[in-house]
Amino acid sequence: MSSDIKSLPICDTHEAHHEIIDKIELPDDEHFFDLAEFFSVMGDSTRIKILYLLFEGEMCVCDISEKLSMSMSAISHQLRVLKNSRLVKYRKQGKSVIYSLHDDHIKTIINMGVEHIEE
Amino acid sequence: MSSDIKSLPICDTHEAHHEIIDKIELPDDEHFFDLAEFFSVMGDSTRIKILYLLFEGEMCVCDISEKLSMSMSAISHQLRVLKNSRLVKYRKQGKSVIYSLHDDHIKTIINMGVEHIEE
DNA sequence: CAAACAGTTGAACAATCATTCAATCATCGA
DNA sequence: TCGATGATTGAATGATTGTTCAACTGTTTG
Repeated sequence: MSSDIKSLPICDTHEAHHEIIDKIELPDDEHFFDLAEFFSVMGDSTRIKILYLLFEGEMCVCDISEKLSMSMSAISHQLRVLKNSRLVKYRKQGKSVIYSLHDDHIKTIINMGVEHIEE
Repeated sequence: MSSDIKSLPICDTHEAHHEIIDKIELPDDEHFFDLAEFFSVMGDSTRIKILYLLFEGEMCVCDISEKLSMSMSAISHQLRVLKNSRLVKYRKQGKSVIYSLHDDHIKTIINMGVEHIEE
């Protein structure tokens, strides 16, 4: 009887290591998915630039667009991503939509990234 | 004479806002690129899982592969990304390559991400 | 030396994503 | 109400990316 179930390459040896990894309990996949999604949102130059700008205070789409030399459409698309991840919030004022940082500890997270790349 | 130079939509008004955004000085593009790249590396479920495993201690590729039920090739590819961003380091021991966290403050950064998604 | 094993690498493919473009919505002033 | 302006949206496109597959390297053991 041939073993046609060839799923994954499994180490034959490593009995000692098994004693270690079998004890480890990982969170469920949803946890990792959410976490990866959060970091992905910050994994884009344009979005990081927008957050940097909002460090200085609230700003409308038009201002961000002009400061970054990018189309309002592109900025709006990215602001939606940032909004969905609760990194920015907004308020409406006449024709303008004014965005600001949702939370102040976002600056802290980014600064930790800066520390890492500069070390 | 028609203006065929249509580069970007610029706000005609917003004179007041100009006084604000013109004062802001952003770092150069390379800074944002590096920063976004760093967060991108952590923006993947598999890579986050690997880092979680390495929280518990050093581990060889085979162990990670088995614990995450993924091929050694896939893990190896991701370890290379993590290695290039100095998130993990490795040492060779016989046939095995044993990986560990490059730095301990990586755990801190991930925990800040956890805080954000759980709030 | 040869076979087995741990790991790496490059090409290929599917999936995801950022920007552009055009159309649309909402608000204000004339 | 009509035109202008700030902003959003959806489709399309080009680029990037994660995994698979196959071939390969290096090390150990028989």
